[in-house]
Amino acid sequence: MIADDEPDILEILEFNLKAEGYEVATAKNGDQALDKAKTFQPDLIMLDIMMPGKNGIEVCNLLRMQPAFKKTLIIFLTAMSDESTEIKGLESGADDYLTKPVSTKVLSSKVSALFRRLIKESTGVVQVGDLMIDREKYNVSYRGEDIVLARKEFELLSLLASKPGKVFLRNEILNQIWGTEVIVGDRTIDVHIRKIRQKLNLDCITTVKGVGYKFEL
Amino acid sequence: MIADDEPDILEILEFNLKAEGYEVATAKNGDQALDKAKTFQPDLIMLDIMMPGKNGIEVCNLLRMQPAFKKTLIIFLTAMSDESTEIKGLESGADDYLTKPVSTKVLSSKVSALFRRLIKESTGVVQVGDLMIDREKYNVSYRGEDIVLARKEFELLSLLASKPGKVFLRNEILNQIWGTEVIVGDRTIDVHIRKIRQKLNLDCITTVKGVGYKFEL
DNA sequence: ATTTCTGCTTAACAATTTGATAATACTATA
DNA sequence: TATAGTATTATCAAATTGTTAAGCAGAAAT
Repeated sequence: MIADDEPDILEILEFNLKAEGYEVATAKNGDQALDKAKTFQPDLIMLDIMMPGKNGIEVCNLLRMQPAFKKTLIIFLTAMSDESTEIKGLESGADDYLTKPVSTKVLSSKVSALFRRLIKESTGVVQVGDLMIDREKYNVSYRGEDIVLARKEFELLSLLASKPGKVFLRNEILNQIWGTEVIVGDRTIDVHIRKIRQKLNLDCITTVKGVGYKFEL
Repeated sequence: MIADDEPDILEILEFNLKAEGYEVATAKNGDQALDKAKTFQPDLIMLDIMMPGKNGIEVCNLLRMQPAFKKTLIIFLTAMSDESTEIKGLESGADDYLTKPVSTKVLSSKVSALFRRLIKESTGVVQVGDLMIDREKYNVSYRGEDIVLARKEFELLSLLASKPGKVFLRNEILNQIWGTEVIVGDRTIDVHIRKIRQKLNLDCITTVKGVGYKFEL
């Protein structure tokens, strides 16, 4: 979710993030941001610091008070000039900050880095039904039986299973697993998905045509 | 011991760790950290990477040069954003890293995990199934029969066996056994692994391609 | 001092696994 | 039925690891 009072910036950021495969909500000011955050439940919130009404820092503080947003990633958008507010921002519980004007590259690299981190940190062991994914042991087992996956396959499954039910766009998958620099063809994902399906021999990865893939038992 | 230039963070970490029953010392910057480490002789040191004066990585390197701190646990504290320093941190001989803001849960789980490891390593005997590894006597036996391993082989096996099932990355192995200063070729680990496999004549070390090795009986 | 032995590292090559792609077949939907 | 999007398969290059033998340095023995 992006909150900024300048429509232009809102639009640019939204456009770029959507192009990368993220689902984006926007807010025009602090109060709207607080509202929308509750219904939209974003994974990451970008807050402009200078906004009419509640400013970004205030919004951040209010969000962090609520348990639901304790772990939500928060990035501040600051005007180039003042470093002091930037520091205040970080102290008030933000995870990072971006200075405007934001370059497309910086934007996507920061965002994807944050998401990668989020996923990496999320519990070493993921369990969905009878399926266990252990990041530390680097193995997958179904009903106690081990399934050997190659690295990319493991990472892909592990990504999808990290949020069961969520549809991961192809772009999102590319960013998370291949990073923003490596470029691979369109069919590569399909092939890996296929191998996972084959090895798991379970109907747990659903294709959402024109959108992406989701994991569900 | 915690070293961070931001008083708030220092306070939060100190509070939480004390609440868990740890004895805590603090330092405001790199130099103070070096000083206090000598007198306080901490079991674990948490170093902020971004500090005025000597940064965390420098402090870590200086500490690791001294024999007294070869085995001290070191954790880096990094700002969420930059992944590159995190990697540098792990390569420069840290045992783990934490990203700020640090959640209480993550903090205590990481710290206790590291201490567990420390304890395991200090208590001489590791036993996995019929395999016994005695660090003090420096010998390995399988079903009562002694197996003679060279020092590096022993250290390697003993590292892998310290966490059965966990995959140790090649870098992790290099850091733990060779340290950060020595640089050895790529095949060195393989050769030692091979010798261990040969001598043990047991199928207990699994290769996880592109990742590392793990020990499992 | 010289030789012998041992352990560690490396180089060179073999073997294996992996990931990416192209080509082709399939399938849902307008 | 076109068409866009996805599945499948085979294939190849690249990455990664396994294996062997040889060199070297230091310790131990002569």
